[in-house]
Amino acid sequence: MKTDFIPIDYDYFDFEGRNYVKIIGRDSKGKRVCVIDSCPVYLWAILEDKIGKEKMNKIIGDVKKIEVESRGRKTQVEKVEIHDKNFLGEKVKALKIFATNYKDLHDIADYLNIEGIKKRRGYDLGFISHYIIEKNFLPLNWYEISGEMLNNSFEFGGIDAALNVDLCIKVDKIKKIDEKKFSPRVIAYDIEADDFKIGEGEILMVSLVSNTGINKVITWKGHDSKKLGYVEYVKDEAELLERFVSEIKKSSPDFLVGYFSDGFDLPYLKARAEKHKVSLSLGIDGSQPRFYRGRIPTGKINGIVHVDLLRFIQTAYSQYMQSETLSLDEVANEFLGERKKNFKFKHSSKISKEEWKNFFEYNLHDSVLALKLFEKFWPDLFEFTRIMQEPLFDVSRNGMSNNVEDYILHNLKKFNEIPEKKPIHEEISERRNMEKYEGAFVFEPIPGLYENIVVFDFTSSYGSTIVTYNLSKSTFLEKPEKNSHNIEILGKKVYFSKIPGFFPEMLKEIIEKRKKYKRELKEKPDAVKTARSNAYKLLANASYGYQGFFGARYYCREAAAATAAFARKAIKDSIKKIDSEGYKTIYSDTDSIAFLMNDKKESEVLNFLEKLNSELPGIMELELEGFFKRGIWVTKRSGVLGAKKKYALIEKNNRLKIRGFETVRRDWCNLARNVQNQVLKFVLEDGNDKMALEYVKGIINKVKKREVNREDLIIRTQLKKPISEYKAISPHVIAAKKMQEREIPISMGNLVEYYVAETKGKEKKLVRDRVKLLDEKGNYDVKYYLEHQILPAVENILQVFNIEPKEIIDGKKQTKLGDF
DNA sequence: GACTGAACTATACC
DNA sequence: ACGGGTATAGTTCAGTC
Repeated sequence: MKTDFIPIDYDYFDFEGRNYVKIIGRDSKGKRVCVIDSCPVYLWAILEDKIGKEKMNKIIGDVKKIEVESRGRKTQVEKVEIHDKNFLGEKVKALKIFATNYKDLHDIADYLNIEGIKKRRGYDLGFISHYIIEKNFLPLNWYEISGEMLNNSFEFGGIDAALNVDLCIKVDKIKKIDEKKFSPRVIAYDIEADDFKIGEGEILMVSLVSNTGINKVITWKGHDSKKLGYVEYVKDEAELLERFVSEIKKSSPDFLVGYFSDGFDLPYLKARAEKHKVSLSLGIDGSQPRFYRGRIPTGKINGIVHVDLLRFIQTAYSQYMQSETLSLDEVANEFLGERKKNFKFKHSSKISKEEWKNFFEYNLHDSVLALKLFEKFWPDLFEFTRIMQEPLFDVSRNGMSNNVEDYILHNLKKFNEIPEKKPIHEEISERRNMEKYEGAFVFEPIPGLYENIVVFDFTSSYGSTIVTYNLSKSTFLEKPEKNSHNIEILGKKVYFSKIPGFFPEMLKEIIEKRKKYKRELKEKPDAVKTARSNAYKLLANASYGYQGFFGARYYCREAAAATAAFARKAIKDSIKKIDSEGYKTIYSDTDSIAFLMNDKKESEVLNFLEKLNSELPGIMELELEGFFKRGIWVTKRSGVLGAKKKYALIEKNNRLKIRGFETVRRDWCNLARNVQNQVLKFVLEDGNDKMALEYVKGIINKVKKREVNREDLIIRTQLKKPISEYKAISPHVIAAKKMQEREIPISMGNLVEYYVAETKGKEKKLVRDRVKLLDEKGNYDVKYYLEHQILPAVENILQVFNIEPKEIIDGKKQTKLGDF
C-alpha cells in the first residue's frame, strides 16, 4: 500500500507497553488517512570526562540491568550505544540508552544517578516531539508513505475500526516529496448562552460555517420567530448538542475553529453535555474533547485540530496591531474590514420574536468572521507549523518563547547536540528572583519642534548582536579567556567564546532567511512569503527574550545582559559618529536613532549610512527608517526634562507617526485623544500653533457648554486582576464593583467603561467617588474633563510654543463662574 | 484637614 | 509561569505637620 500524505495532527497511544504515534492527515485526493508508526525511544547519559574503558563497560553493564515497573507497565533498557556528542559547547561521550516506553524515561533517568554519569538528558521532550525529530516526519509537509493497510485488522486491538477515517496505514517507509496543494476542510463555530460563566446558563444556539458549504444555526429557541433558511430548530438543549456533534462528524473537518473557544465555547459545550449526559464525541475515535489546564485552559479533540484563533493572534500578531482589544469585533475590523453584527445581549426570556432573528444572524456572523479570519491567517499558521516543526495545535497556542524553543530542539541534530533539560521548579524560582540587569539605552530628548529628521534603525538589533558576539548559554565562559568576546555587566566582566555556538548559528540562519524572504516579498508579494518572512522576523526578535526567560531550557542571563550591553555600545557609538559627521542626534531608543539633517541632502545621508554599515561589527546593520518633515518632542509632565518614549513625526505625505502620546493610549477618553491628535496635526503639518490654539479653545468651550457626547468621555481601563486583589481602589475598580453589584458580567481581563460625573451634595474629593457607569444618569464633570483629560493632553505640546493652555481654561472660568 | 511622597496601577516603547 | 528592560503618568494611600 502506497500513498501520498500530509500530516496534520499527531497523537500517541500505548500498545503492549510500547508507544505508537497516530498521525491524522490527508492524501492529495482529500481522503482522510491515519498513519500508525513507532520509533526508537531513548535518552542520553553524558559521561564524566576521561573515563576508562573498563569503567565504561561497568556503567553500561549496570545500565542494561535497569528495569522500571510502574503504572502496570514494565520498561527496561533494551540497548545501550556509545556516541560522541556535543553538549553546551563541550565534546562529550554519551550513552544512548534505548528503553521500552517513553513515559518511563524519567524513571529510568532516576536510576542513572550513578558514578561516572555526569548528566541525563533527552527524556523530557514529550513523545510526539521526540518522534517528529527522530523520524523527520514533519507536520504540513508532503510525503510518500508505504506500509500495511489496516482494514478491520486485529492489530493494535482493532484500532482502525474505531476510527472515522478512509484509510489506516501502519507505515513502513516515509519519503519526502514535492509540495502539493493542500486545502484543509474547516468549520468555524460559535455558541450563545444565557450566562457567561462556563456551563451556568443554557446554550441557546450554535452556529456552524464551513468552507465546504455548511452555513447554519442550530437552536431550540425562538420557534415562533420568522422562519429563516439557515436556522435549524431542535427540541431542546440536549438535542442541540447531539446535532452539533453529528454535524461535525458528518463533515469530518481538519480544523474546528473558534474565537476564544478554548476559554468559552468548547468548555461550555462540554459542561452542558455533561449536564445532559450527552456524549460530546467529536473525536474521530469517538472520544470527547480533553481539557488541559494551563494559564489558559486548552481544548483538544482527537483527530480534529481545534484552533482558538485568539491565541494565535495574541502571540503572532498583537504586537503589530492597531486594535486596542483583541475582541472578535475589533480584530475582524482590522484584518477583514468587517465588524460583528449588532445585538444587545439580554436574557433569553426577555427576547422578543423579532429579536430572535437578529440573534441568530449575530450568532451566524460570528462564525462567518471566524472562518474568514482563519483563511486570512492560514498562511501564517501553515508557515509557523512548518518552521517550528511541531503540530499546528501546539504552535497556534504557544507563546514566542515556546516557539523559539521548538525551533531549537528541532534543529539540534545538525549540531550533533544533546538537548538541554527543562528547568525544574526551584530553578525557575531562583531565576525569577534574580536581580534585573540593565537593558536598553534611551536618549533624553530636548523638547521642541524639529524639521528635516532622519531615522535609522538596526535591523533585528538584538538578534544581530547575539550572532555578532556569539552570545548564548553554550558559548558563555565561566572563566576569562584571552581570545573571547567580553563586556561588563553589573560591574562584572563576562566572556563568550569565539567558537560559534549552535544558538547564534541558528539565529544567524533565521536572520538570513528573514532577509531573503523579505527581499523576495518585495519583488513579488504574496501571502505565503509575507507569512514566512513574518515568522522568521518574530523568531529573530523573540530570541533575545528567550535567553532571558526563566522558563527557557537555554536560559542564560549573562547572554541576555551582554546582548543588551553590546547593543547599547553599538548604538552609542553610532550616535557619536552621526554627530561628528555634522548631524545632530535628537532622540534614540534601543535600536533607533533620530537626527537632524542640518541642510544635508538625502543622498548624502544614504552614503553616510553605507559608510556607517561598513564600520559596524559582524552582521550588525543600520537601515533607513525614513525621512520626516517635522517632529515634536515634549517635556515630562513634571519638570522641564524631555520625555522619553513620547514623540510624533510626520512624513512628507503628511502621514503621522505618533508614539507614547495619550492619543495612542486606550485608557484616555476619546475626546482627549482626538483633540491631541488634531493638535499634533496642526502643529506638524505646517507648524501652525495658532490654529491649534484656536481649536483647543473651541473644544474647551464645547466641554463647558456640555455639548460633548458621553460616548467621547468614556474612560476604559482593563481589569488586570480579580477585583478582590486590588490594594488601591482606583476608579476602574469602583466601576467594576458597581458592575458586579448589578450582575453585569465582569472579570479579569475585561475592559471597564465609566465616566466621571458631578456629584450633588458634599464635595467628593476622590475621582472614584464620581465614577458612574455608562447607563447611569448624571452630568459629566466639566472640571475633571478639562483639567484631567483635555489639558494634560495638549499642555505639553502647546508649551513647546510657549502657550499655557491652563491660563485659557482658568481665564474663561473666571468670567463663567457666575453661571454656576 | 491639607500637603506630600511613596505605592499601586495601567499602558506604551522597542 | 508560559520572552526582556525602560519609561510616563494618574490615583490612592499613608505619614507628617
